[in-house]
Amino acid sequence: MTQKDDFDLREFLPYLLNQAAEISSQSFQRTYKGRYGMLRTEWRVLFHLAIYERMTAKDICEKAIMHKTKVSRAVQRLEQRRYLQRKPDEKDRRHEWLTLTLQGRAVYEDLRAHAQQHDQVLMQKLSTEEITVLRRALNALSQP
Amino acid sequence: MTQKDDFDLREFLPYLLNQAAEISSQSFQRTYKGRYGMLRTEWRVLFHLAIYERMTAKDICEKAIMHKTKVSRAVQRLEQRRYLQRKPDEKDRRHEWLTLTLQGRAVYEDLRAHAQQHDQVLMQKLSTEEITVLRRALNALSQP
DNA sequence: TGGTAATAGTTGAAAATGTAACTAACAACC
DNA sequence: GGTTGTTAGTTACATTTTCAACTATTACCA
Repeated sequence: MTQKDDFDLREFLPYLLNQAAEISSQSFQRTYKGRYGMLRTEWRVLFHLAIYERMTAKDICEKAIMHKTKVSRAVQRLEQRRYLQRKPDEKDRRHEWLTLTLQGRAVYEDLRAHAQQHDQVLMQKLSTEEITVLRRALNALSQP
Repeated sequence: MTQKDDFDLREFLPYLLNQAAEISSQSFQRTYKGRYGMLRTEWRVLFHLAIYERMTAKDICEKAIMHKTKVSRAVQRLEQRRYLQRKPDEKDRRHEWLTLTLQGRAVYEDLRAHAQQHDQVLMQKLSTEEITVLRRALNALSQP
C-alpha cells in the first residue's frame, strides 16, 4: 500500500472538506443525538429558529441551504417534541411561521453551550490566523 | 426574520465545514453520478485504490475514514461493474486484496481529470495564501 | 490442544435521504 | 370570472446509510 499517483487526494478540496466536516461534526453529534435523540437536520433547524426567531420553512431552506423535504421533516419532528410551533400566515395561507417554544429554546440554550465548547476544542488545533483565514475561506466556498 | 442571538452560526466550525463541503462537492457529484452512476462512497474507494494500488477493505476504512459496511458495499458495486478485483490473502484468508482493473483505472483517470478541473474552479474563489492555510487547517481538523 | 477472544468482512432490518409527484393557496392574464 | 402558472409545503417510493448481528478465519493462552 504505497502511494503511486501524482494526484494527491489530500489536496482535493471537496475531499478534504468532507473529511474535516465529518470528523469535526462527530463530537457535537454525540451531544445532540445522545441528549435529545436529534438529527443533524433537526439541530440546524432548531438553531436557525433560535437565532432568527421567526421564519417560514422556505426561509430556513435558503439560509441553511437544505432541501425543502429535509426541512419539512425536521420541522415535523421538532413539532412532535413540542420544540416549535407553527402558525399559518393570515394574509397568505401558504406560508407557515415557525417559532420555538420555551422548551425548544431551552434545548437550544443547552446545545449552544455544548456547540461553543466543541468549537473551542476544534480551534485549539489551529492558530488564530488560521482560524480567521479558515472562516473566510469556508464562507467563500459556501457561496454556490 | 431578524438576527437576535449573539451566537453566530456562521462562526461555528462544524456548520461552516459542512456547508462548504456540501456545496463544493455538488459539481463533482454531477460528474461521477452523471457519467458513471457512481456514489460518493464509490469514487472514494476507487480513488484510494488508484492512488495506493493495493489495499484491503480495512486499509480503505482507515485512510478514508469510512465505516466498514460502506466500504464493503462500495467494493461490491465496483466489482460488479468490473472496476476492481478481489484476491484473498494467501497467508491470512480474512484479508482480501483489492486492485483496480484496467477499466477501473480508465474510469479513475477520467474522473481525476474532472476532479482537478473542479478543484481549479473552487480555488479561483480563494487567494493562493488562503488555499495554503485552508489545506493546512483542514488537514489539522481531520486528525481525530 | 482446546477454548476463548479478536479481526476482516458481510448481511438484514430499520432509519434517513433524495426524487418526483402531489395538494392547497395565491397570482396573473385574457 | 375562469384558465393557467407559481409558490409553499407534504407525501410516496426508491435509494442509501446506519446499526447490530452474523460468518469465517486467525491469535492468544491456560
